[in-house]
Amino acid sequence: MCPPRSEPPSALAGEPPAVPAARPRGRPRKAPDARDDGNRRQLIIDSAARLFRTQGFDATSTRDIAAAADMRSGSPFYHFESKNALLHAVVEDGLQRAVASQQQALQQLPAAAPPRERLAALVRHHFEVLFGPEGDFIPVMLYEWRSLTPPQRASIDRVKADYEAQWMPVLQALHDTGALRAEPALARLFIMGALNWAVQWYRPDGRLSLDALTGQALRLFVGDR
Amino acid sequence: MCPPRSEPPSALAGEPPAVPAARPRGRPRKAPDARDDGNRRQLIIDSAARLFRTQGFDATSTRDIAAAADMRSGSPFYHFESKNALLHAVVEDGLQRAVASQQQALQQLPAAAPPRERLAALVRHHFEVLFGPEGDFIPVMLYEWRSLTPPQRASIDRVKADYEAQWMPVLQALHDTGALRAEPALARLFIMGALNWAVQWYRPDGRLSLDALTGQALRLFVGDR
DNA sequence: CCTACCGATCGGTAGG
DNA sequence: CCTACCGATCGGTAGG
Repeated sequence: MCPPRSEPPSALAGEPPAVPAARPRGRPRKAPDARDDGNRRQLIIDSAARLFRTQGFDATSTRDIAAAADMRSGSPFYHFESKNALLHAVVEDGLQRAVASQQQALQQLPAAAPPRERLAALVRHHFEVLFGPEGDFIPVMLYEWRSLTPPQRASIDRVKADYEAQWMPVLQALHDTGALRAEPALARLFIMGALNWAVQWYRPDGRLSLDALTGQALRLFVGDR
Repeated sequence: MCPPRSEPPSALAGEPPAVPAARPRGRPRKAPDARDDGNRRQLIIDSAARLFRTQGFDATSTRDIAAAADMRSGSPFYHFESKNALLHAVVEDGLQRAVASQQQALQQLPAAAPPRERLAALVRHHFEVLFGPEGDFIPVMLYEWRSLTPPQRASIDRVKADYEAQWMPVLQALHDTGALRAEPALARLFIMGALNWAVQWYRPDGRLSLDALTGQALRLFVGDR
């Protein structure tokens, strides 16, 4: 069942499929020849992300996804060449949004913000992505990595590297001051592991707020000041 | 696609199936009526653990498991009533062994061993389980939790609680001395998350030894002394 | 994007 | 524990 296939490198990027002129059939749309294909595609991605997260990739049928997107069973294949390509789109799409919002979170800090405050912003942002409404892609990435082909993994790794690279100068600075007591590269792996693990136990509607969670994580890793 | 089914609580424990007198057929065994059923059962569990880890539960067919255990397709069902019951056995079996070996690791410490040394032993032991030859069950537990029924989860949670409970007095002591700077219960979740995450990136045959890995983790969480 | 369909594979079982 | 098999479901496609 779905052994990872090798694909030519050219199949890497999630290029939008060439879109033939859509002739509306069945129930008419508001605008008869509106190009809402982008919306339909995004709807499939969002539906799939939710289902992949809650049920797993293998346990989600393309029929489930079609139904969640209010389509018939064969229709997702009009937008994606395979179930696997859809998984890739879910992860890469979400990751690209996260890179952008993380950059924004850092830029909103004062230019003179100390490294500890920068790390707080990164941790807080990471939790927001994990537990926000568009955060399904992270558990999907973590849990369904196996189901991605090697070229798909490479493509995602490139975006992930951008995300992680923004952590390194902050961790390096904290290591220089002595607040961070492990080697920065290793510390990043441990810290992001600890944060990602929170999807297993943290419930956003519980007693512990995201702010309190961020504060505890920060104290554990780099102390109070 | 294996939707979680609810089961009567009596189906909880992985009781060994009632074993009818096995009449050997085909190639004769060394001892014609040897009761090696326990070995066969364990062989299935070990084969399944490896396959579940490398391919995932849904992506592993019962035929794959049978082949890995050198049996025909229907034979695993002689030992386990369902593929799901086998998953449960894989996880509970591994976890019970881990609880026992962890207790042993603690007992081998000098009675006067300071809490930092106790934590080092726990972390080191945890890594050994994660990366040892019988450690497949932990990734399986983490990644395939979804595929367990609620009663199966409850059964495993009881064993997992034993494992985790052994960490708490050590973390509490380190918190009392100020070495651990987050609340112990939360610190345990963060720390075990960081350690478990290592299955994603650590390679036992790489440059970093398990000892060095343990040392870096300890420094990150509780400092040098 | 829908309809209708195909070949493959799967978990599980009866009967020995 | 093997043989032979069943019903269900799946990813994907042709043709419109």
